[in-house]
Amino acid sequence: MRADAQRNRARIVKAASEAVARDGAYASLEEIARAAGVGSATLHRHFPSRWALLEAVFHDRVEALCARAGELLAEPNAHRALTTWLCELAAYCTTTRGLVTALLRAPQESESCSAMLVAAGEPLRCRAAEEGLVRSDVAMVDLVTLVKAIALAAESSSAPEAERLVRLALQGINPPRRCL
Amino acid sequence: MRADAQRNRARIVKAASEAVARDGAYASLEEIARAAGVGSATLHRHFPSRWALLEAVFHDRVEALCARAGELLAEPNAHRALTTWLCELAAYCTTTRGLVTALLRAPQESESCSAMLVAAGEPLRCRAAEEGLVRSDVAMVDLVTLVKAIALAAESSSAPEAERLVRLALQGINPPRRCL
DNA sequence: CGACTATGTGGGGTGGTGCCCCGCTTTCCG
DNA sequence: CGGAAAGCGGGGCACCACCCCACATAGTCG
Repeated sequence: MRADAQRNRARIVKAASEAVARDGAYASLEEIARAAGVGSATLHRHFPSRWALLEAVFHDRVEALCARAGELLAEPNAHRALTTWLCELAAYCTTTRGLVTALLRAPQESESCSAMLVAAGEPLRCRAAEEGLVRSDVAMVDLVTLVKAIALAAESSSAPEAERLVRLALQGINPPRRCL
Repeated sequence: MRADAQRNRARIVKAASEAVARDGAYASLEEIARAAGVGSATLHRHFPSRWALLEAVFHDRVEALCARAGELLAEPNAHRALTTWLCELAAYCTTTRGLVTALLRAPQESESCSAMLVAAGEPLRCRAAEEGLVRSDVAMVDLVTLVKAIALAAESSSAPEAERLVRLALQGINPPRRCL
């Protein structure tokens, strides 16, 4: 890849990052190209679809979330580690404009971002399941889907509201049993 | 309201219903107006926003779902009645193109459709909570939001997948306790 | 029954979008 | 240092939502 192409790509991602943070996942691509100082054709050549661009924009942040999952493996309580990570994921999704939309739509084009999250969370789920703290028939992809869904629905609400709903979904609606 | 205005309104809703079923919630308004045999200005006068139109399109189906909630009050098992209704709601949302999108976006403009569902489900939740079958700190609006969220996330998947996720969220991820 | 008025209509215009073709510039490598 | 290939962006296309305004029609009152 030529040097100027790399430079342009970086400028596009930077401009897109700012535009998406301000206007959401459906920010104008033309405006992004203008802000980056490139022609719209260049943007379309680097990123064939809007989702390809969003994936590039959020790649670093998703990697950070994956790293966080690794950290949480040190947490002694496996159940708490899993729920904490899922709640943090939800909080991140609701506070970062456009992230959820990108995560939910991107899989159709390329699974990388969603797949990264599922792969990163799997050790947490696995450990909790082995210790009998989580039903073994629950797949990590289910949990990530659940969190993404809640984050999307709560995008207009507050972040705490999203966390509350995630905890509700993880605990279920049945009243807690006395005998533990 | 003049007779021809009523007739035009009905034709627009009918055309919109077919277009949305075919193309989803973001079907072209121009095309809908063309199919209805009216000018685009007429469509925009009757429905100031896309969501107003979608609400008119789905009004009858939402009413049918509300009526179904009334029927389920006759089910002896209160917990089962509630979960059944929520699953049916999810199934309906995933099979009816554009419904979820309309439900999730419309509240910002007018709460009628979402509010109707919450109001219709409340007796079911209330009865289950009184019998101690459902945590009392769970609000009906939470459950409807949860189902809408899952339906949206599973729109690209199958309807059974949506139902599975709804049941998962309602039961929680903890393994079932032996002592019941 | 006929005319008058308000209500409803739709063609056409505007500004904006995503996407693409094609002649031109820049970079890199031999 | 020269040429081929890779990259660039202006301009064009089709489409969109939305709005303005001259015109037609429905409902009402004399």
